Amino acid sequence: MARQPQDGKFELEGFIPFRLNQAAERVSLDFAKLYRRAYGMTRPQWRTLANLGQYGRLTAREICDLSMQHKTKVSRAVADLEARKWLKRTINAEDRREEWLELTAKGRAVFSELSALGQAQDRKLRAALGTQNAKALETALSALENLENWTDSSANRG
Amino acid sequence: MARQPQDGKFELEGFIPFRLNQAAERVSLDFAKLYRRAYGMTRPQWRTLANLGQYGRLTAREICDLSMQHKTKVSRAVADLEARKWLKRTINAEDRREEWLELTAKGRAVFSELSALGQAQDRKLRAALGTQNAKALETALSALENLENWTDSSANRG
DNA sequence: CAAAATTAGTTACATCAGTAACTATCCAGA
DNA sequence: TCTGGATAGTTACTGATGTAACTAATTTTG
Repeated sequence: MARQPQDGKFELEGFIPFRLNQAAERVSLDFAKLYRRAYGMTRPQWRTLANLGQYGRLTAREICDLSMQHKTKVSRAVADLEARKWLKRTINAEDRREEWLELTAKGRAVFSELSALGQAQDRKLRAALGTQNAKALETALSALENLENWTDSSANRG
Repeated sequence: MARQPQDGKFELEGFIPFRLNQAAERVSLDFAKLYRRAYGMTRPQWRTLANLGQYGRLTAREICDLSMQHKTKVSRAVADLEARKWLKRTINAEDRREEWLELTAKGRAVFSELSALGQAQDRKLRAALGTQNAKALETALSALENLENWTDSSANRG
């Protein structure tokens, strides 16, 4: 490393979008290894499990909205989790297009274990950052979350 | 949305790793659409192009290190960019395992256009965040970039 | 200087992803 | 009530990805 850019016109390292991605990748890779190694889960599977664990009964569409995942990802994740018997589906009698998704006892147990590990990671990260920086980051993330239409792009809800 | 968690034990939205990822995904999706629509480029292709545009002549391994991408990604990206005649390879006579990669005039032109768009996006994001939040975010990102061994995971350099 | 280990880069294979097309259900309006 | 359009969810197809195995060149070591 320690390379110098050719000229001052463009510096990848100065771009917030670039740096944000590098940081996120670095941080999330770590937890991904955890649930992959421990349970052979993919990211969509973890995120689906996490949302159900956190919010209780949801439809697939609600999980899409909450987790900003494409509906095919959620569809496949749900099928996988069902095959593991970590969730059960119930067709909604009042609208038979949709089905309620709920974790089983086994699913809740897995969620419980993984979320404890997630909390540990979060604490470790905060400790490594220090209180000041953690607070600054949270402030910035809040600002990012509240951005609306800062460009003309759209959401991911299929 | 506007859903309430089931209990106070676990709140995905409070986790820095989770929020960091959401924010990064949201921000990068936007620029990804740009180079995808304009040139049909993938993310590894853009990042390879950007590094060559920024640093000049590099080997594939150096691009891996700089961009934290897996070597197969870089290998394929280089092959694609070469097929478009956006870069040329030259075997290093002093170590014939490696090859120097350099953008062609056409490649530099594409880089120039895309980096201008990237800069515009960066400015738009900063404007949307406001000076205060942008500064806070940069501080936090610096802190994240300087974290070493905050867990036992390793890098991505194949 | 020859054998073993290392390194740069590519590729086969299996998995994962998104687009678009599909089924089934519901709803709105004539 | 029937027809057109919208919505929930699944799947076929195609492209992208990582692991591991591979080739080829270099360095290390005895």
